[in-house]
Amino acid sequence: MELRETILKYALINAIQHDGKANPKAVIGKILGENPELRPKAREIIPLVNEVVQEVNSMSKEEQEMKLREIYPEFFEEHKEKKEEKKGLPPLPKAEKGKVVTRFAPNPDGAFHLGNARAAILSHEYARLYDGKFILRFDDTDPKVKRPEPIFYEWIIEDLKWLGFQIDEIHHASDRLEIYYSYAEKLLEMGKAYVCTCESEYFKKLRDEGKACPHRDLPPEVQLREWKKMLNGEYKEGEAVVRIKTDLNHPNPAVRDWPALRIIDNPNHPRTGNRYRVWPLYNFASAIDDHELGVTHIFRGQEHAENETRQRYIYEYFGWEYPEAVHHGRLSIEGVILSKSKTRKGIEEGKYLGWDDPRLGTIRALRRRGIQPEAIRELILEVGLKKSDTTISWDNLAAINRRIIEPIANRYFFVADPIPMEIKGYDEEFTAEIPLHPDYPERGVRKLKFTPGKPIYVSKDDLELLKDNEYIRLKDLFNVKIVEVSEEKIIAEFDSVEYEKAREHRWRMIHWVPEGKPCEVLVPEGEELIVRTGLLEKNANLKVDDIVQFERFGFVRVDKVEGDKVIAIFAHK
RNA sequence: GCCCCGGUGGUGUAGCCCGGUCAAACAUGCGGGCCUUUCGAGCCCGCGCCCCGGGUUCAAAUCCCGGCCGGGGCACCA
Repeated sequence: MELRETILKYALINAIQHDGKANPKAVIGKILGENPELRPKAREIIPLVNEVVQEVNSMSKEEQEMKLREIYPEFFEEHKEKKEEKKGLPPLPKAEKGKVVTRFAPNPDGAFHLGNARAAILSHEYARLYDGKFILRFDDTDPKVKRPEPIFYEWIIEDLKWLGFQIDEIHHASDRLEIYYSYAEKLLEMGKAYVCTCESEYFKKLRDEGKACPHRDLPPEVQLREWKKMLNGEYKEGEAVVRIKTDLNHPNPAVRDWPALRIIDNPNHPRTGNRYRVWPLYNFASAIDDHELGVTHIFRGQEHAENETRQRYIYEYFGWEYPEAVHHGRLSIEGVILSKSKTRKGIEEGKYLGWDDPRLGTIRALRRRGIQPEAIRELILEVGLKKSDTTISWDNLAAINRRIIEPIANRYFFVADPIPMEIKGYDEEFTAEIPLHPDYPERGVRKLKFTPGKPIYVSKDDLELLKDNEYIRLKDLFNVKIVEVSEEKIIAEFDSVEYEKAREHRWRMIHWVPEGKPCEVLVPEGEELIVRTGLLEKNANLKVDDIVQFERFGFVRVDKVEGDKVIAIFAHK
């Protein structure tokens, strides 16, 4: 094809795609993009393109199309095949099938929440993707400031299993103190670590000036002797610490000679009691464990990025290879508190009902609301491993969850804040038969019976639809005309049975209940937990854990059944 | 203050490494329509984004520099 004709082809395509006007820049881009061999000649091509584009733009759309059909009819044929791809995680660097080992290392000092779920789900997902191994390791080495509690060990395992995890190994850092001790000793012997007995303020001052503390360069024999004194109790809490030698001039003072082990006098650790008084800090324990357990890939929050720099010193000293680390941004969900300390405080103050309070973002809270594990997993995978922080919206989670529960959730009428409605002019009994699920008639029907002379109940939420002389359809029953409205009572008059009539007139449709059983729905709204009380259709046979849709109200999960009374938690519209 | 990371529609993500097919995709949201005994689901149409300023280049969301904004670290916490 002649150069000029090639240009003409792209110009015509571009013009046709953009309402008859081609853009010379876009045309050049296309030409050079699809024909790399022309790139060196870019300078010569440009004036020619401008010329051709001008020519094309002066043609009518019909002329353009005709011309393109003449020189390049293929354009009108293809057109369908779109690109599919996406979905699913990107490949992991340095990952080999069957050899990937990942870990999730929480501190069991609080309940597992959506924010933690990012690292956990990514770790697990990649382990499965590469037929590798997923390790759960409890980083419970702080018996003091972030004290682990027995219940959280159980809950974390329970929550992970609920999310569908296959946990291949479980370890507890608190079982491994001897291991940390032995590596600490090795480093001391190697002259790569030292026992520092400086006042912490004094040490910081030296560190910020890039100066060594007096203990740094003492010989290994002295260091080991000091180390024994740490172990046997001659040093008390706060008096001595083991530091890893790094670079005193490291640009980031936070990296300089970081602390690896410290003393806790009366740890009273939930697992080991007072058996140990020297405890590793996070960076030390984590560095040793990741190597010892054969971890190949680490997923963790950005707040740990600097820790990689610190930990690499140990890997270098021992000649180990550092795992591939992926640092993702922080994950939050709009309007929901995830912080463990704030949650704990709220619980202590009695503001929250517990770690599974529906207002919270813990996995247990989400589960109570009827959020499905698969929805959480999908959401996390969609967010992926970006480094930027993400604030996901409830709408997003709700949309995914709705798609999952919509087919399983049977329908019922729940009338919040019921108002009696007297209906005149219909003197027979009328039983409405309503499918449990409109798309699955085979599931059967619910039967709601209207009895003349007895009121039915409608929701105060629908009050604005109920105006004098307006018509309304009681869903699956009949059409009525509103005669009188107050907050206490509504009087209506029977109009007609036919659904078609309501549809023709575009009358609004509301749900109702002839007689009901008590029902409460807990609706979390930000920091508030609103209790909606009302009536649920009498024969609704709901069990705890059922996820149903209260028509025109929203999806809920049944949390409790007390005799006749049903207590549900609102998930989303 | 010092040291790391980030910045694409209202929200989340793809594209950035390796400049052109990006006149920017997908989901959610919002607006409208169709369908439907739900304000639900489904289908269709529409709205809406490359943080700012320079530079390199024929060509920048993409590379470089500067700024602004946001997050994180600077614990004997994890």
